[in-house]
Amino acid sequence: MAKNRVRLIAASADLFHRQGYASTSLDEILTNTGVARSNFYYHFDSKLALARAVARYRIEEYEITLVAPSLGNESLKPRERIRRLFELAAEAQDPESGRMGCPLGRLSTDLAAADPTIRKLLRAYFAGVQKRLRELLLESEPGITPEGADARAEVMLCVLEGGLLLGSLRRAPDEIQRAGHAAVEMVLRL
Amino acid sequence: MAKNRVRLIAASADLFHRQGYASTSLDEILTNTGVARSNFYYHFDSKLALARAVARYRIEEYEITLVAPSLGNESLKPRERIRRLFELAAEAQDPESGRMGCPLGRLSTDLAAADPTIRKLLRAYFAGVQKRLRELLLESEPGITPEGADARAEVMLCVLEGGLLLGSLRRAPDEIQRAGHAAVEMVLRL
DNA sequence: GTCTATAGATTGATAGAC
DNA sequence: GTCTATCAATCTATAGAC
Repeated sequence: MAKNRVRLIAASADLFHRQGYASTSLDEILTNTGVARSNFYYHFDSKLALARAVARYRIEEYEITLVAPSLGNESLKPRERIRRLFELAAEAQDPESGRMGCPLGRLSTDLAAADPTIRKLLRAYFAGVQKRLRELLLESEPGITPEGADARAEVMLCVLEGGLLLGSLRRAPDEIQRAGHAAVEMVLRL
Repeated sequence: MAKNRVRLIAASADLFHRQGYASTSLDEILTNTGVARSNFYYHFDSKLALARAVARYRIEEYEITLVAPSLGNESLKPRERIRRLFELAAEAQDPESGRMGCPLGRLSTDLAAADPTIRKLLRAYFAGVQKRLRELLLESEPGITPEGADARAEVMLCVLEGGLLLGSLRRAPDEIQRAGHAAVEMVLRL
């Protein structure tokens, strides 16, 4: 059954988000999924190989649940799409369950230095989001230069990731949403 | 000798920055400092107690080496001080040695959820930097409202932290510096 | 593809002498 | 304040049967 493989990835993605890669043991993953130790090693060469699969899974998931419904939402105007991205990201914050900050941001700090594969995967993903932001800006702001749009897209991405990082220090979701809202409006005015 | 205590903190601060808290073992810290195992436990109750000391140490260090020479530099004009903060932060990035991203940002993702003391320490520090940024904005931009200055200061901090996080995915320091420079100019224009 | 059992190393922390 | 010696638990990974 390759269903175990999917279960392992999904459970690990959540545990890595809440506790980090290094402080999540194989034991914990195994108990959470009900998968036997040796079956894990049938599906993955190592814990690091699992992390690579988790990174790919998260990127795909984020594409579907976050980027597509916001930046890719053709029923919204360009600026509204960007606003929606920040809203969705802020709404996902949940101090109660420990799911704070950006899962991909956490994977970055946890594993980018240790594994080149993961680093490139994440770098490419963020570059992709930046590109989509740039295109929306080119579309919505008449007279903007491609360089200007790219620089603004980069700043937007930094505000998003930095906001989620600093937001995880506060345990108030509504405050994070309010701050996120203020931040987009500010950056949209750039 | 309380000199061992300082050595332990300094070495751990560096190791935590490069590898993270969880993947740095006591053994590694002990070997790096030449301090005996039991002497460590004379100075600190636990590994987590060491981390709290590291957080305080980093905050103090950042105040002296980063914030004071930039935001606190009275020989510079307000806007120049803010530029200097971003410059200093970007210059400190060093992929060669593995010292990438913001050490305090890393402590946040590593330990904010696990330890309330550290979370409050870091939250207060970032709030302090935001306050200094706000005051500089109030000083340099005539007619700005206190609320507007605060919101802009918050965005600046997000750009700084987010930029360092995303910058650690690229292994090119000069590219990070260039991006940092572009980002401040952009945010100063807000 | 899945299981039980276990190896072999490493972990954070303690005991007790000096 | 500092040392050596060591504990008990936990870690990742493997062996070998089904």
